[in-house]
Amino acid sequence: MAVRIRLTTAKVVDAALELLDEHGAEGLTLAAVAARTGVATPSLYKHVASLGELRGHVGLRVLEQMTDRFTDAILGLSGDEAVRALMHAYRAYVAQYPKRYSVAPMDPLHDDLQRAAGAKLMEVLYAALRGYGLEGSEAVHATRRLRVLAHGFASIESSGGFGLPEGLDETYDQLIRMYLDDLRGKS
Amino acid sequence: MAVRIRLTTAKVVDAALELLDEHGAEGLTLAAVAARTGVATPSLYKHVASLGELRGHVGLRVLEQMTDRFTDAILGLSGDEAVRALMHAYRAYVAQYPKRYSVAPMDPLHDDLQRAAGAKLMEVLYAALRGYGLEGSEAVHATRRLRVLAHGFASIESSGGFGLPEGLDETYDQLIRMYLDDLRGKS
DNA sequence: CTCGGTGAGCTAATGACGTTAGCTTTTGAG
DNA sequence: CTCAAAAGCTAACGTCATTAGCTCACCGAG
Repeated sequence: MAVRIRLTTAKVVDAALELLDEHGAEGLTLAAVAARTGVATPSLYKHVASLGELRGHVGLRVLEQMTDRFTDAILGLSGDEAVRALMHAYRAYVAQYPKRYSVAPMDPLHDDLQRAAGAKLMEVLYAALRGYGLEGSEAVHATRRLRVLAHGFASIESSGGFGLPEGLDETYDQLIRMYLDDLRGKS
Repeated sequence: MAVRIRLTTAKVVDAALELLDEHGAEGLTLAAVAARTGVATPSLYKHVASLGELRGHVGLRVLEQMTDRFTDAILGLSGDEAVRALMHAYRAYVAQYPKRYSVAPMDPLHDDLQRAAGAKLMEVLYAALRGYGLEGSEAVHATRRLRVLAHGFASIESSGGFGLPEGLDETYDQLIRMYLDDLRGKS
């Protein structure tokens, strides 16, 4: 009665993501992951160093998934179209996977495991702005502003912070317009 | 050896806030609060129904503290000056109490305990925009946009999400300028 | 001043969880 | 075919939150 399950770190993370989606961050427990993967709790330590490390792997997966989505979204687009597509993809991701996003590391560059994925995600945001010919710190500021808008709106929306959902599409459109107008105005 | 401490719910919440500031949200445990207040863990249940309820009280305190700060900040100001003061007060609060802000409820209107405080905080944001003569849904959208900017920036900054802290003041100024320009443009 | 009841504290116990130690058994490389 | 490493297991511990039930300090009524 051993070595029949053929567990891997990837499968453990898969189960963790399911649990996260279904029961939220507090439902992501080693006991629950063990139950789902059909294994005793301590056996998980053969594939993952600790609950904290598992959380790190989960965060990494989320970053990668976001990168994939956003890359697809802006493919073949540039300028305002690219920005709009990116912003909508961002909001859509958070709406589809609110629990995952709430667990996505905000500072991936400070974690060895997540640094590369974080840098790649930043690259995608940066790429969406390529058409504007921004240079040096201008590009840095523009990327930061973009992140502020997308993250700010999506995180408030996904935690129900806007009260009634009425007119949220319009609010988001206004934010995007504001951003684009500003970008045009200072080029 | 009883009734010597004269604990109250307020004192329990005080201790919880200290613990939160010092050790983060995960350090906010009933055992730690009990130790700090000089009481056995189960005794806390005389003042608080559960850990969850204690968290609710803590969140409420944070909302109230934010409301006080922001009210002071915009007192006697109007128009662009009021908006600038509010935005800077928001960022300053999060910078001073990052752990508290991370525990502030994003959806206070959905909690009986926090609804009134949440509404009051919204009123302050709304009041900062009074000078612009916005009506109906225009005011709603403008308030939402303001929140998106302040929360988006402050939450990313406080979790170290911007990488190097270089030029963050400039980024924030740009966001404020962008917001004000937009407000002017559509009035 | 006393006496009784309420309420604020206590100890003991339970169950969930993360984690460690030490074992057994399967598996696959040579 | 052998055997060591990999992957599973059980047992045990410490930390939590929470519940049950006890005790004693305090306050108000007489």
